[in-house]
Amino acid sequence: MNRAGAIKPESDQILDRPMGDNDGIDFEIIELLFFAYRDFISDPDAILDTSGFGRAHHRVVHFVNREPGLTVAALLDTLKITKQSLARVLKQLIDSGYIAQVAGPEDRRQRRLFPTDRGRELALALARPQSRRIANALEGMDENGRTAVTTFLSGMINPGAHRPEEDHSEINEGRDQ
Amino acid sequence: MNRAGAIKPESDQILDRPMGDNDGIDFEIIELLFFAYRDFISDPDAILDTSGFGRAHHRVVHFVNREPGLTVAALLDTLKITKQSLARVLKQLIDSGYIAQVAGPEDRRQRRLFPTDRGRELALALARPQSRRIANALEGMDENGRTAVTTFLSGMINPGAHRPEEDHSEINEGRDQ
DNA sequence: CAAATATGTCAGCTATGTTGACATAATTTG
DNA sequence: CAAATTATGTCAACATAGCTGACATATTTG
Repeated sequence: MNRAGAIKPESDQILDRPMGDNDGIDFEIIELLFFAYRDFISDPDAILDTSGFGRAHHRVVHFVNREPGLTVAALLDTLKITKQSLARVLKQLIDSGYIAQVAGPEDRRQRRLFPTDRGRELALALARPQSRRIANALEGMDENGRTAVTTFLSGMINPGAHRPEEDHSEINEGRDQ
Repeated sequence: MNRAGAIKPESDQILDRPMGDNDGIDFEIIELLFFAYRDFISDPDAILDTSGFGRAHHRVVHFVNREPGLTVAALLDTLKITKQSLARVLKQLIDSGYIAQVAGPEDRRQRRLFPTDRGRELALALARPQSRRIANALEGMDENGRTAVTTFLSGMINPGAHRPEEDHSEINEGRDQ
């Protein structure tokens, strides 16, 4: 390779027409989702930089605050990560007093997770700018429009997905290793 | 600490009421966005696992296909990552024949990026399931509803953001290091 | 009691981002 | 033209957040 990379095309088939418009693919919404999510997540990122936490902590703090007393297994299922991956961030959050563990009242093997005051405050601080951004994007939209937005977003989610306040009944399947 | 972590609450202030409903924060859409994006990105992830590529490659292949001939600087600006971070994945994509570089016709310092046939095919293969998911989520929605969705997503994006086919004129500001 | 379950933990690996420093070629400017 | 700036590449070191595999401990269940 030359010093600054290949200069000439390697006589490969090079395409210079933009992708899109031709095929029946919705590139517009694909990209809107990419940019929307990127900016949506950047709000809390800025706050997290201050606290020394990252996105992983954000998610944990969020869901523990949304469903206090949820088990580690339920949290893993929501986040779709492994317990080893969760362990690091959870330990940090517990050690710094944002989340507390309590042995399950029925099943004492469980560690039920609760937010502390601090944890609640952090979760709210992180949610606030995101909610503001959402309110701004919904501004001037009528009820039909808002319904369309939530219908669309719900329709993007996998049917069997485990979301809070849903199917708590089924037996565990996978991802726990 | 005990072998399996703290068992009893450290007499900290523990909260057992779910967050939400109380404050004026839109937790519903916050979570819908999280789950929607998580599942939206999982479709191409499965394909990428096969090719040995990751999400970073996906983004590069996507934008190069959407705007063939874009410069490295423009790509960095779109992705909002550093050139060192881009370098790794871009090199892999070039070495394996998905993307080709051509010296800029006007400014020969530039390396304009083009997809090869292979690169075009990969980008289409990755976009197809995402587009299918979107079509599914929009199904049965009238024109007003669809407009509401794109209006909402556009409204979530930072105003000054650099998106393809937009402001090519301004001078560089930051992120290049 | 034995097996299964919920959780924790150690060790090592990968992907993708970061900063800092420096190099080269080409363009622009004084 | 020489100097400065620009576009890009590259080396090195590091951080975060995932992953797999293996094993330990406490508790519940059959």
